[in-house]
Order: sequence, then structure tokens, then C-alpha cells
Amino acid sequence: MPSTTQPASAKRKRLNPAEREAMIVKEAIRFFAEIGFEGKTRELASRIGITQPLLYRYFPSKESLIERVYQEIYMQRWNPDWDTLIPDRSRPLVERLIEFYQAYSHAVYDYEWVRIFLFSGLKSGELNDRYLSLIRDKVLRPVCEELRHMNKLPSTDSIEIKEEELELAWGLHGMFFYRAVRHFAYNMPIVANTDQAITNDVRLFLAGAPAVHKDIVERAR
Amino acid sequence: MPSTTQPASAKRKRLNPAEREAMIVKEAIRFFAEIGFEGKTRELASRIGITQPLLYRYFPSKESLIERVYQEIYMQRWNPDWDTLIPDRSRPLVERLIEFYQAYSHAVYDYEWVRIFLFSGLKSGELNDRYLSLIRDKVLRPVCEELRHMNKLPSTDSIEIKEEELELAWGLHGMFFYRAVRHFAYNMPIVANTDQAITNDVRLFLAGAPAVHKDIVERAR
DNA sequence: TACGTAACTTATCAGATGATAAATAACATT
DNA sequence: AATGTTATTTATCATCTGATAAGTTACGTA
Repeated sequence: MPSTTQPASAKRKRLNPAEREAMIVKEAIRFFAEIGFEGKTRELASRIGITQPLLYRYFPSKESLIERVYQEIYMQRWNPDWDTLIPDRSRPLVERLIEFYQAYSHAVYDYEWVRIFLFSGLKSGELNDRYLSLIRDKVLRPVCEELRHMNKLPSTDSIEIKEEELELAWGLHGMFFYRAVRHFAYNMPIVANTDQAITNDVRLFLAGAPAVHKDIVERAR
Repeated sequence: MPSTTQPASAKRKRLNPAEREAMIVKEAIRFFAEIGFEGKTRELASRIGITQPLLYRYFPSKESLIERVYQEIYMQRWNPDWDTLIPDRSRPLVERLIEFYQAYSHAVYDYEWVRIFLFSGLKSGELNDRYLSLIRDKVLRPVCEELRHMNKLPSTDSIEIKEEELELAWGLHGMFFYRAVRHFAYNMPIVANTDQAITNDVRLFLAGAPAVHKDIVERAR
């Protein structure tokens, strides 16, 4: 039974508002990632080492704190350098994709990110939409375009990307992201060498894609 | 504001206990799949069209009802016929894997199953362990064995399945399951032809596996 | 060292929530 | 039609929960 009061040893401390707010947000992210958004404000406060009403000096409601957690989590998970990485045809596609997904894994194979993303999706899915649109436009479509080029198929200008084709690229993304789900949601041990596993995924994907890609594009006519 | 009382039009109805219990469990599955396990007993009762205390005649606590939902959901999602499907070398491996994953999709591409599985994983992960062990032993290991055979590599008796190798098979499973996550957790539209998408996944996987599989097994020594 | 600002705590509320006890009424049997 | 059983409801409790108001004290400044 966690008490709402502080242990006598921890003396009351005044922080400047910016510091305290950062502290609250940081712990809120950790807390909601663990428990889910039904986590109670009293328990959160006790983890921070403050009293529950203090939260309401910094955020007008629990919902607004959750909103803030969303923002904080979604912000800056995308490195603008990646925009040009996948379409850069001066390098082999395998190399580009391996580099991208390894770099991306460093941003995204993260307890808090994965779990809050899942919780948010299961709750409403509204915020996930925006993020998945980003993935589609900045990763999956470029992958389809490069795949067309690699397999000497008509460019996406002449024949637009088909749903089924995009679904193929979602497959690569699924290999990648499901690893995070297994680890952070199902609590399974993570593979020893993540970079190697990603390398294998990409190699397998690119070696296998030609076997189905042509048929898909032809079915598109 | 849902009232706890019934509309006057709906007259009180006595069901025999077995029927009523089935009714409660069925709606509880739907309800917790939608809302999560923090869903309130009063709201559940109102959906069933009964009063909240009646739930407690059938289940001693909310937790025991959730336990029951777990059981109901995990029961009978595995068809014993599948045990012999993947290892049957009288047929081409592509064919076997396509048949298996299509059949499996009919059992598992399901709103209630996917969401309760995710909620349960995020909550404790205890029940998911059992299920994922099943997948590992009945799907992924057999896939690795068949892959060894197909690629003319040493059998799994002489060189045991390596973690990295199993991770490759998790990749195929990830393509498959992430599609369900996108649809049922993120609320994205599902691909028009699921069977075709699964066929593509399996073909790509088997066409691509040789490019990485040999290296993995050799690294194992 | 005194003083004022505001960060922080204590006290508390109103409504929600899981659970229990007692009252009611639907249905089977006679 | 009368009667007994029990499925179901009404009433209610103790605790929890998000949120507010009022009191307290740490700290910067003169």
C-alpha cells in the first residue's frame, strides 16, 4: 500500500518549474509505458516523489498529461537524414536498407516508444495514423520504387504502386517491428545481435522480392 | 451516461445458468477486446442487458472473469491437423507453408483474438509465453528444419537450430502477424486479398532464405 | 535577517468502482 | 391456481480516483 505522503527523510525540495515539469513528463512516459494509460495519478506522483495534487499545477488534467506524453514520444523519432538515404542510387540497395533499418532500430527498439505506441493504438489509433503515414511515405513507398528499379520493372510514374506491392514492403517492416513487439510487449528475450538480425532480414527480403514482385506489378494492369 | 437500470420495455428474463454464463463470457470477450481489461463491470453488464451485481453470481470477481476470457480465447486456436502439415515432405515446402499460414490466418486474423493477445501481453505476458512456445515448437522450428532440408544444409540433429536461424523464421511470422496488428490494433484497412498477401510473403521468404541461411548455419560452428 | 512569492503539501470533495446483502419476480412443479 | 426455487434486481458499502481549495514552507531578494 503506497502512501500518499513522503518519507520523512526526503525533505521538501523546490525545483524551478521547467525542471519539475521535465521530471514529471519523463516519469509519466515511463509510468504509462509500463502500466498503460489507466495508471493512477497517485501512483505516478509517488514514483516522482511528489504529491498527487502537484501534478495539477503543471497539467490541468490527466488527459492533458497523456497528450504531452504522446507529443514527447512521437517527436524526433525521425532523423531527416533518412529522407535521402533510401533513394540514393549511388549505393547498392541492400547497403542502404541495412543502414536505414539499423539506424532506425536505434531510435525505435525502445521500451517506452514501442509500448506507448501499442497502447495508443489499442486505445484510439488516432495518433498512430499520422506516424504510419510517415512510414508509408518515407520508407515503404521509396522501398517499392527502389525495388522496381532493381528488378527492372516499370517506374512508379508509369504504373502506380499497387496495394499488394506496398503490402510486400509492409512485410519487411513487419519482420523489423514484430521483433520489438515480441521483446517489449510479450517480454521475450531479444536476439543477441540485433544488427545481424536486421542484416539477415534485409538480405532475405531483397533476395526474395524478385520472385514475387514482377507478378504483382503485372497483375496491376 | 449509461444507466444501471434496464429500459422498461425490456422485461426481466430468466435464463438457465449455462446460457447466461455463455452470454456473459461472449460479451466479456468482445468488451475487453475493445476497451482493455480496465473496462468497468457496470458498462459490461449494461451491454449484456443485465445488472452489474448479476455478474457476481456467475463469477466471484472481475479477475476471475478475465481469467475465463483468457481461457476461452486461447482454447482451440490450434488445429491438430497443422502438426503434420509443415513437416510433410511429400509436397513442396512453398505449398505447405502457404496452406498453413492461410489456414492459420482464418483462426487468428480476428479482432478479439489479436487485441486480447496484445492487451494480455502488455499487462503481464504470462499467458503469451505459453502460446508463443507453441508457435516456436510447432511452426518456427519445423520451418527451420524444412529450410535446412530445402537448402541442402546439415540436419538439425547434427547442428542444432541457432538463435539467429530461429530469428529468421520469426521474420516470416512477423510479416504475417504484423498485418493483424496493423489492422486490429492500429485500425488500418486490411489488404484486399489476404490469401494473396500471405502467398506473396511465403514465396518471398522461401526465395530469399537461401541467400542468408547458409551463412547463418556456418556461423554456428 | 526580514519578507514576499510561489512551489509544494494537507485536507477534502464528488463521482466512480468492485463487491455484498436483501428484496423481487419468473418459471417449473404440483 | 398455489407454491417453492432461484435467477435477477434494487439498495448500499468501502474504497478508489481525478480534481480543487486552502494552508505551509523553501528560497530569492532587499
